[in-house]
Amino acid sequence: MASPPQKTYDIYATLPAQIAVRIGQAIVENEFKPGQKLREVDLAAAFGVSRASVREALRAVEREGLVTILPQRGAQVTALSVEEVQDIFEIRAHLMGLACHRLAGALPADKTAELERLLEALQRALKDGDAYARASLAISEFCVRHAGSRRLADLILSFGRQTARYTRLSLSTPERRRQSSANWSKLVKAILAGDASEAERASRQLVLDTRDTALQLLTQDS
Amino acid sequence: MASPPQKTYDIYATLPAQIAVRIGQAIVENEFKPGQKLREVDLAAAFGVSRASVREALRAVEREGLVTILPQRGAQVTALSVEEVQDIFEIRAHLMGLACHRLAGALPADKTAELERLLEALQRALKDGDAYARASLAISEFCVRHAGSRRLADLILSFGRQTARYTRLSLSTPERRRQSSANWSKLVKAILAGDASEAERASRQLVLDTRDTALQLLTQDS
DNA sequence: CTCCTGTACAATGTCGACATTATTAACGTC
DNA sequence: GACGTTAATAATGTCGACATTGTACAGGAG
Repeated sequence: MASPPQKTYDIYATLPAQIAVRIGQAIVENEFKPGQKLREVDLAAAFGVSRASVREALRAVEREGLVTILPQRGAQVTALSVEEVQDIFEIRAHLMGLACHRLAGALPADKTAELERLLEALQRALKDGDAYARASLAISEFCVRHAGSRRLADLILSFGRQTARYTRLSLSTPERRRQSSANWSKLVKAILAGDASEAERASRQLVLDTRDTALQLLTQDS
Repeated sequence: MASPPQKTYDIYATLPAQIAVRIGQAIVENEFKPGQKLREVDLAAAFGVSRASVREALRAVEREGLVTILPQRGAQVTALSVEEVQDIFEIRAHLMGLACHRLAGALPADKTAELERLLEALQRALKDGDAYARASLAISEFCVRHAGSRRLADLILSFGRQTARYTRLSLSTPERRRQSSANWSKLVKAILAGDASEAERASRQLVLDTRDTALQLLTQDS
């Protein structure tokens, strides 16, 4: 049989889920700016659905931390303080360490080629900031999704989306991309070698380096 | 002035938020059993509100991981597999480690007395399983809430609630309560001494010991 | 001119009803 | 008697309307 024995449930089946994805994308891609108010009536009109669907979608996006909903006051795109950005990066660094610790040595043999391919793609994208950010997200997602915990993966990726704009900022210079790429190289090497401790250390460093650069740029700009 | 300058937003202002708390309590206190279906109409009738409010409440409880909602199929109390229970404990152990690492030495001087008081209360509750579980939750919450990150605290407590029944199970024997109490004693000592590394290690061990016992009881029972 | 107050407006909160989909049970066939 | 099919039922999905609360502006007192 080609179809799996257990029925698959399409997460995107309901209308609010689809709306939530679109709202989330708009925020991550900086189309909706931090602090911007998101009125239910406007969104309902824009997407051609009722307010109830938009309402449920906004709650879903709130769960990802991308919007903040205040009672009687509506939703707005989450505006993080510098301290909160630092906090999120630090939590993500620890969770990423746990994920890569688990991943090291546990990666199925038929998946090692893909990991190496993703690393090569990353190194080929060194000269383009946007392309590098996408490649970095791709290899991150691969590692996290193969660490054996759906829960942990969702958590890490959610934190990643909340600080996506700052990660992009951090990867805007060639030097930083080279540093990031070198970190990834060390991490992949440790994973393939089955060195869990080194994988944990390297993955943490990877995220913390990104945090440091982003914070440096943030504090000197504004 | 007695009133604070900035307005406080009551999280429990809206109806769905109140309903969500009551549903969550019922699940954590094992009033609603794992796997049990939670029908919107039933809950709406039981709480005397409309289905829309119950719906939003269920989404909020889903965010805590206490219920699982499947499209077109409704909500049911989350039933965790043994692997998932292990997973959650392990993630919580790491996050708890991070929180206590931050807490060590950073605890305000006027809060040390309260921490010592909570530890003493824990030790006085050694002979009663339920009382010990409550005291354990109280000191956990204190530590986590003073670690400087609302986000991290919510995350840890959420995972704690998801596995509350297994923690209670693990603390059902006097020997285990003595072991737990000894772990807490070491942790508090490290926190007050400002030894961040030891606080991180001890807090992880605390959670992992609970996990090991719970898993042992789970696998031998069923 | 500034500040307070009250009113009009616009947003979210809550509800009941209809549409659509899953579930169950009855029925007929092999 | 067991299995597949179909119809009845009961659940969730979606919507529009009303109630309630926050917000902004105009007006007047100091």
